[in-house]
Amino acid sequence: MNENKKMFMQIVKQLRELIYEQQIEPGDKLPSERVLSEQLGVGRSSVREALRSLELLGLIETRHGGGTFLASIHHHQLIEILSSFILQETKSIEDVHATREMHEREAIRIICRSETSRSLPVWESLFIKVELQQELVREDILRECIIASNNRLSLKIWLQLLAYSTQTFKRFVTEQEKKALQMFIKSLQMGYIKEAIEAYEEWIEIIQDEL
Amino acid sequence: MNENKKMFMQIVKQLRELIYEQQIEPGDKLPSERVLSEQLGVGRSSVREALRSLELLGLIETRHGGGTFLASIHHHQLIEILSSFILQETKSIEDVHATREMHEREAIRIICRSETSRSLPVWESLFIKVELQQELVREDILRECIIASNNRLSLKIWLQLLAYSTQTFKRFVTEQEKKALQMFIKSLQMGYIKEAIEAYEEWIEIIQDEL
DNA sequence: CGTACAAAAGTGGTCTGACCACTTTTGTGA
DNA sequence: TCACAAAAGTGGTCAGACCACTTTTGTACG
Repeated sequence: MNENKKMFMQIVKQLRELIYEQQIEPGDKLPSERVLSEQLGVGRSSVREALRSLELLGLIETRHGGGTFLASIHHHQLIEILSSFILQETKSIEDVHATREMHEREAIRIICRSETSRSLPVWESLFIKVELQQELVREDILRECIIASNNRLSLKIWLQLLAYSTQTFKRFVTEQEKKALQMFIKSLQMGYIKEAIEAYEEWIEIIQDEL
Repeated sequence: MNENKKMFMQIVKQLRELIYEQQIEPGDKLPSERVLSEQLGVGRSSVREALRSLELLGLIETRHGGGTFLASIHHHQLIEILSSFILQETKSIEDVHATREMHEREAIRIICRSETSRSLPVWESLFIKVELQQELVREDILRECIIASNNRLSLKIWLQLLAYSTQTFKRFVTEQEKKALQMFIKSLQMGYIKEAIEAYEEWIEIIQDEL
């Protein structure tokens, strides 16, 4: 219909306006594809191309036979798509490890700086688990760190990187690891950044050696 | 023909694999829609839905009558879409900034620790540019840092995050900024991690204030 | 009157074929 | 050899047809 721009981009724009005008809230249902196609004066396939784009972005959600809905949790789905494309290219395992540890260290720093994050009850329970030398996975502890750092984007990226890392498996905590881990958690709770980072690095080195 | 997942998602995945297998580089041409549709055993409209999605993401570029091409990393249209769609999800934007700066700081640390990275000629030339107070973009300097840190995955992620951040624009270096920047580069070259990080943080704070 | 269940309507999912507009390649004639 | 028109290739859009699934509706039975 209109010139200058791509049709499906125009439709995306019009959908946005429609959502605004009709005050469609997250979780609400959008008009059906056929209705939209008639309403906007374009073919159904064009409407679908726009809708599929928004779906890939995670902005809408479709249910076969049910309808199309404005998604409740926006935006972060995108990172997964992008990062899977990125990882496809770079594939360097070293890079994945380095980047992952970067996110872990940063999370540690942020926790140390935040009174509320430091005093989360999860640290106590982790400490006790280590004390009892229960079965533990490195990822369980680090996931808690990333979550506590309160950066959902970083968490998403980290989870992606995790998927590319070597297989995880539960193991019992050794004496040596226990020492490093407790040092790590204690430093975390006290907010000693330097010590926490050092203990973290010592810990993952121990784990590395065991593999 | 398909599994429990969405068809167009499957096609996106298959396209990714195809790009990897055939070693299609950014700028290269993809097979035509009709060829893809036959090759993947699906209808052309399904292929188009997947392609349109990737186009909205900025991962591919289409020229009417010309063909479909793997895009070099640009992504400008994505920012508009997201920023207009995602209503004040401030926390997300904060996350993007925080994550981006995390990658920047980590790059600085890595450079400081590496004799070869520290002594790269690029630092000298950057220093001189600052000295002459030439037009500079924050991103130009930081990009060099990430590149020098020699983690291609981190670079890719950083570039993506960059696309989300506020618009970049060239500006002349102010007196105050010049001081912080030179301190930053000098520390980098000397390998003083603490000082480099501090100068970096001071620098971006100055820039932030100016906006 | 109410409930259960089957029919109908609504909706997304996919494919085919057609036509248009534009670009690239090919072929032909000067 | 070159210029230019024809042909082929390619993306852009639409209409219609099924299919699979969900929601609504209507009806018959208890």
